[in-house]
Amino acid sequence: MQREVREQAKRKFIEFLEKKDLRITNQRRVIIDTVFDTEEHFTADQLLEWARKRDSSVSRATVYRTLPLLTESNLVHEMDFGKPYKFYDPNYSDSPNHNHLICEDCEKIVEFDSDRIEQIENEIGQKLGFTVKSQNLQLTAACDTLKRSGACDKKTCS
Amino acid sequence: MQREVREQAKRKFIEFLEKKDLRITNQRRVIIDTVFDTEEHFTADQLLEWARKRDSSVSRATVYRTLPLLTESNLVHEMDFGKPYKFYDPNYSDSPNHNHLICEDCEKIVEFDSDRIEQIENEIGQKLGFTVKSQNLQLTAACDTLKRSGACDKKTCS
DNA sequence: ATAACTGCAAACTGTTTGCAAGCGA
DNA sequence: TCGCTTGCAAACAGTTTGCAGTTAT
Repeated sequence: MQREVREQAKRKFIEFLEKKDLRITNQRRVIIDTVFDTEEHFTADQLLEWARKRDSSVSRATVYRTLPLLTESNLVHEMDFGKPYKFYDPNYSDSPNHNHLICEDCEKIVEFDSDRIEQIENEIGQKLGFTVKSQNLQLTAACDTLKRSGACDKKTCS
Repeated sequence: MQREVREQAKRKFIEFLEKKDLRITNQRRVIIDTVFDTEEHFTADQLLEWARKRDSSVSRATVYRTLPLLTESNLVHEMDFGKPYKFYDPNYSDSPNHNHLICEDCEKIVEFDSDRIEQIENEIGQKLGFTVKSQNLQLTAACDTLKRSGACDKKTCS
């Protein structure tokens, strides 16, 4: 069940904090719940907005201080699509073998399986004498709406 | 010859400017020469520094105003590796079918051929109903020096 | 108790922009 | 001449950080 995977992610992150002797504060709990109760990809700003709906005391600083912990724990994946802000993926622990495609207009993000690509990436790294640490395939594309109507924006294009 | 390809890129960019009724100013000429006389990947800041060695009157603003023209002309490729600044690739028109691998430590960038990956990318786009516009494969990796000695930095690790 | 954590506001970094002066076509 | 370009400095956006007070353990 999807639901259980999410609850498990929350538990894993709390373990991660405990292992580092970090405290489970109210604000952190709210942020954790917000992150793992969604399957959408989000930005720092969106996360702040969502978290504040649950607890208005959550501050921007705490969000920014918690995000590195989330990525360090490997439960959330940080992604850079060339936009001035980063995107975060809470589905990462579910299925680490996926990559993303973003619509150049509405910023809709679609996940796709990428076993084959990953395999090639590792081959390439070996050939060049590098050890690949992380990969991020950024595909910028036109989504259906954009192709049909010439435009699509964040509000109307789901 | 590599040399000729570079001179041709300069000419092409000047044509591009002329076609848009933009002027060939001294500062632009210096920037163009700087960009296409190197094969290295660079940041806006590096480009400013190099250009100023040739002509100290080149300003940061002009560099930032010229870079979008260079990418729009498709003679230079913009890349984002999750660092807070962007990298630019002056080798793009030479061989558009390559991607990049960056060392997580010294930021050394290595190019590699990626025909196979590109093919897969297009397949994926088609399956998902997207038209792929641009792709950027970010591979972060450990270079040889980093693996051997545990560290490498921008100055010492060529 | 005490060390980690918080919100706030100021600082920072890379990039963009308004403006008055400069210069290419 | 005309209007595109320039350098400067101020503005911007996203993110980070110092600090004094707060809170989990």
